Parts: sequence; structure tokens; C-alpha cells
Amino acid sequence: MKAKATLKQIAQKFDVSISTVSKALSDSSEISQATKIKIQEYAALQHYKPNSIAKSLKNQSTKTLGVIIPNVLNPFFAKVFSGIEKVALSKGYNVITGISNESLLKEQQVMDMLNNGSIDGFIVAVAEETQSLKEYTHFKEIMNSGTPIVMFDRVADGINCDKVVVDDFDSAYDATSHLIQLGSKKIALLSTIPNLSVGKLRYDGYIKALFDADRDIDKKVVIIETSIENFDAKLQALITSNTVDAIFALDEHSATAAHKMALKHGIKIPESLNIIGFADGVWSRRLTPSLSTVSQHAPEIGAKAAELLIHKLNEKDEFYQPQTVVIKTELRKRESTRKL
Amino acid sequence: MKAKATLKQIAQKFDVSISTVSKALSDSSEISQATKIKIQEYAALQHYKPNSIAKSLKNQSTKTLGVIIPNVLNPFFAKVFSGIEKVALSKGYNVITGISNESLLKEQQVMDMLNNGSIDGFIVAVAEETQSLKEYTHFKEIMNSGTPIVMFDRVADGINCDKVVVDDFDSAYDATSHLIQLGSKKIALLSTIPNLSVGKLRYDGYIKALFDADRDIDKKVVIIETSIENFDAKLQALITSNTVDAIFALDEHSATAAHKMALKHGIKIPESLNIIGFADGVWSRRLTPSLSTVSQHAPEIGAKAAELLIHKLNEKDEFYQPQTVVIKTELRKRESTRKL
DNA sequence: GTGAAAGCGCTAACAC
DNA sequence: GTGTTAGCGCTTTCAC
Repeated sequence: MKAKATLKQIAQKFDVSISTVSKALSDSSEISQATKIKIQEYAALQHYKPNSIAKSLKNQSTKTLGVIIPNVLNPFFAKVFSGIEKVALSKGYNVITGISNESLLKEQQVMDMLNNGSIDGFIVAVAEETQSLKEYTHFKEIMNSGTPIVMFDRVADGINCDKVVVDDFDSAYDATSHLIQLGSKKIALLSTIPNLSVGKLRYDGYIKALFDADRDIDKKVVIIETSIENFDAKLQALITSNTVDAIFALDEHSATAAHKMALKHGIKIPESLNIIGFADGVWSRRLTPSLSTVSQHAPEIGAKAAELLIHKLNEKDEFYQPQTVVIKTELRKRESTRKL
Repeated sequence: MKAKATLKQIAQKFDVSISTVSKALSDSSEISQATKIKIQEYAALQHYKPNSIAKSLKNQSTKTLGVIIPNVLNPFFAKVFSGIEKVALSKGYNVITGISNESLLKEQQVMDMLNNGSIDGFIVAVAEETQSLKEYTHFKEIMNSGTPIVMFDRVADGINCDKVVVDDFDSAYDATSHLIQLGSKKIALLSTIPNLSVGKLRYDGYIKALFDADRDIDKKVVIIETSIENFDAKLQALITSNTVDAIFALDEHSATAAHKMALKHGIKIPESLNIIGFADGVWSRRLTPSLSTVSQHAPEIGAKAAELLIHKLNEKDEFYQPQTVVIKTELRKRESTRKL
């Protein structure tokens, strides 16, 4: 294992100055052809690569994005991440990843740790705890320190930064309306995410759709529980009561739990029960019957967020007005829904 | 938005030298109490944080790990990643992520891009294309340049580096033997990953288990296909032929496809068909009936890989002998298996 | 008790 | 055509 090649070493090797080597390698016209060739050849031989840390220090820019995700095991975030990574790479940026684990403290720690020159900007989905406590001062401080933030999916209301969201309200409205059109008399709503911004918007969309269709809101078929145990217990009661013919699930756990619970109790999907859930990834297709979902175009969300951030980093516009980009969802009709 | 605080600025503010500030902030005994206090207070007020890039340049160490993953959407890798991230964070390291997308070229590019001082070492799961072509020179070059590599799961045989693997052979042997003990007369093997090191080991384990139980190897019930279309077609033929009473699936697609195909054709799981598959994540539990799996303890794999790498980075041992750590798997018996 | 200077690797303005 | 110098932010050795 030999030490990595540096300008200095190459300079010594040929007994020239460091700047000569630097210019030769950037093919500057100031340098003679002969010198350029011998230096370039030697550099290639040695696998010389400019040290990016030194460059970062010089340029005051690391070409690295910090991505803060609440939970990588959630396929939605994994897909968003892949969208970010793709765009970042294509624009010459690296991606450094922090996982907040839905915890405010960890979110603060990991962002603070990265906001020391390691990264040029952040892409963040706000942790659940952060959203329920509405504790957003760390975002403000980071932005005040000159580091731009782009938020996606879970966004912080008072914070004036670029945001990429899904039309959660509209897609919940549309999904609920679709269930009504399929002939459902009673549509249950399931959610384990009432504390999330997206959870609230989806709930509101459901309510509005029922209202617009002159349906009553029946609190007995609305299960909103953050505790999985309580949720599952209430779900079992609901399913066995046989009072609903459709389920609209605001998150992946709700959707799959309903699917499993119904099958367990011999309720036929979709013959006696239609299900639509918010879900991403291949797994909703793998269920039998496969699950109709509201697909959020996660990779596009990530791609857009990365584009916004990189654009902001390249523009030094003092008067830039942050924007909120809405990515359309798509209702993927699969085997868990059909006309009743 | 004010500029970030630096030693220089603080020094100017108090009309002292940069080194005084540096020493004051590190609470050096060389500096008077009074000076230390006023500088420390001001620094805290300004949220001063030492620039990590400058430190990296100085220390020739970035405290950052490069993690190269073939595909984040695969929950196994997502789980491994979370294990890596956890350990890295606890030891003060950041994680920079590259996605090879199973492509040799992209793996080379992304590793090359990071191996310029951005990271101190790599944790890699080798891309499928890389493994099928056995093209490992880029790994050698990177290690020659002084950057250590730890491989996990998909490892490169000729490369002498730390490795963290699962006992793929043994776990496949055990899973197959378990199916035999449950009374299966004919056990099909499904795989879409014959090109992966792990796929080969698992296959060998299956063969050995049948051999040891004095069973014939019946090629007609062995489906090995990298093309999903061909795989699914052959699977359908196998399922409808009704010739097997158990399935051992070497990867997630095989396992879930078999599950879905069987249900679609009215074959009862586990009454007429036992299924065991390699799979990670919560989804195997969400299927109905839930899927019995070989669980690979993905987070532990990631944690161990990160520990090995960080240990190696901290030891400057010239004579360090790379080791291969084997993480035990666990057979998770769920609803898709029972005594026939 | 404080400061000057060198150096990490690189770039760029400015000599010669 | 090539070299010198300064500087990015920090640490550390050595002067004063």
C-alpha cells in the first residue's frame, strides 16, 4: 500500500513546482506540451485524483447533500432516497445519510453534526416526534447559518423553505370518492399516523369526500391510534362487527393489518370488503389479493427535492422565494377493490 | 443569514490571535481563565462549530464511511444499512451512500468518486453484475490505494478483506432438512439469483440436505431463472402440475411469487404446500398466510461490518489479517409451514 | 499567557 | 513556460 499521489509528490518527482503540476493536469495553455504530457502520463499511472477534501475547503462547497430520513425500512423513504441519489449523482453530488428514527433529539443531533461544513444543504422528512411537538427551532437555526433545507412529505408548517409534497388531501378525497362510486355504504378510516402532517391532510380529505357525498361521518368506523396494540385490537373489533364494506387506510400498517385481519376472519376481499391504502413498494402487489393503493411517486419526490436543493445551491439569489412543489399521486387499482 | 463563525472571526473580534482562540476553545491550560471564558461564551453564542472539512484535511481522516449497496429498495440492504448507520453514529462517523444498482460500471464509478479523500473506508455488498463477471480489479486498486474495504453478504472470493456473511450453506441445509422433517415428499427449489455468491451457497445447501436424506435431486422441480418472465412462467407450470408439496425459495421474489401463485390456483398453504423463503423485513409477516423465512439478522450484519471497518481504521497494524465473520441465521417458523 | 508559523492539498492571482 | 504566494479553517510546535 503506497501513499496516495498528491500534486506535491508529482512536483518533486519531476523537480517542478506544485502549480506547474496543477496547471499541467488541468491542461492549461500556459504549460509546454512536453511537460504536460509527461506529467499527465505519470499522474494517470499513479491514479492521481485530486483530494476532494482539499477542494471542498478551498471552494467552500462540499458537493454533498445531507439527507435526513425518519426510517429507511419504510419503503416510501427508501424509494425517495433512490430518487435523490440518482439526481445527486448525475449532478456530481454525493449523499450523506442521517436517520432520525422518528426522534426529535436524534434529528437535532444528526443535523447539527452535519451542519459543520460536511454538507452544502439538507433534504429532510421531519421526524414524527418533531411534528407532534412542533419543535422547529433547529431548522430555523440551520437555515440562519446559511445551510438551505428542502423538506419532503413530512413538512414543517412555519418554516419558509422549499418543500416537495404529495397532494395528500386530494388523493385521500379521490380515494374515498372512488370507494363511494364502487358502491360502498360504509367506509372505515384507519390511521396510525395522526401526528403527521400527511396523516391530518389525508383524514381531512376523507371527511370532505364523505361530506360532499352527503354521507354521515360515523366515528365508530374511524380508528385512529398511534399504539399498534390498541390499533390492532380496535381493528379486530371493527372487522368482526361486520359493519363496514370498505376500508381506507392512511398508512401501510393500517392497510396491511386490515387485509390480514379480514382474511383471518374469512371476510372476502373485495367481494365483501374493498380496501384502499397508502403504500409504496412492490409488496402491495405481492399480497393476495393484491392491494389497491394510492401511489405517491416516491422516486419523483426525491428527484424533485434534490433538483430544488441543487438549484438553490447554485443560484446565489438573495431574493429567492421558496416554493412548494406538489407531486400528483395515482390511484393504483388492484384486486382489493371492485364494484360491490 | 450571517456567515458561519470561524476561529479567524472570533480572533478578530477580541483582537487576539487565531491560535489563542483555538486553544481557548479546547480549554488549554496555556490560556488565562478570563480569556478562555470570554471566548468560550462568545463562541457558544455564535454557535461556533469547528469546520469538519478543515479538520479532515488536517487529520487526513474524514470520519466518514462509504457504503455501497446494490439496491436500497431491497429490505435486506435497508436493514443492513440501518445497522451500519447506528454503529457509525455511535463512534462519531458519518455515512455516505452509493447505490450500485447491481451494475459493475456504476459500482466502479461511485467507488472511484468517493475514493478521493471523501471517505476513510468502504462497506460494500458486491453488485450482481460484478459477481457474475468476477471483475474485481477495482476492489484491489482501492485497497492498494490504502482505503480499506469490508464486504458483506455478497462477497468477492479472491479479495483479501474483512467480510461479514451469513452461513448461507448451513441455513439452506437446515431449512431444507426442516421441510423434510415436516414430511415433504418433494421439495422444489426456486431461485432468481444463481449469479450471486449467496445464491450458489444456498443451492449447494439444498442439494446436500437432499443427498444426506437419501433423496433424489429432481431437476424438474428446480427452477433457476434470472429473467422474471421466464421464472414466473416456469413457476406457474410447476404449481399447476401439483407435483411438489414444499417449496424452498432462495430469494424474496421467488418466495412471494410462489406464495401468490399457489393461492391463485387454490392450493392451500400450508395444508398442501409448505413454503420457506429467504426474506427480510416485516412483509413476510403481512402475507396471509404469513411466510416462514430464513432470517438473516440484517442489522447485526451491518453493525458488525461497521465495527470491523472502524476498528481497522483505528488500528494501524501492518500485519492485520482480514477475517470473515459469520452471522447465524434463524429459521422463523410462521404460517406457511407445518407438519404434513 | 499569547502569538507566529508551518502544514494538510489544492487553486489562482500574480510575478518573472 | 514556470514559479511564488496567499489562502481556505484548523491544529500544533515553537517563540517570546
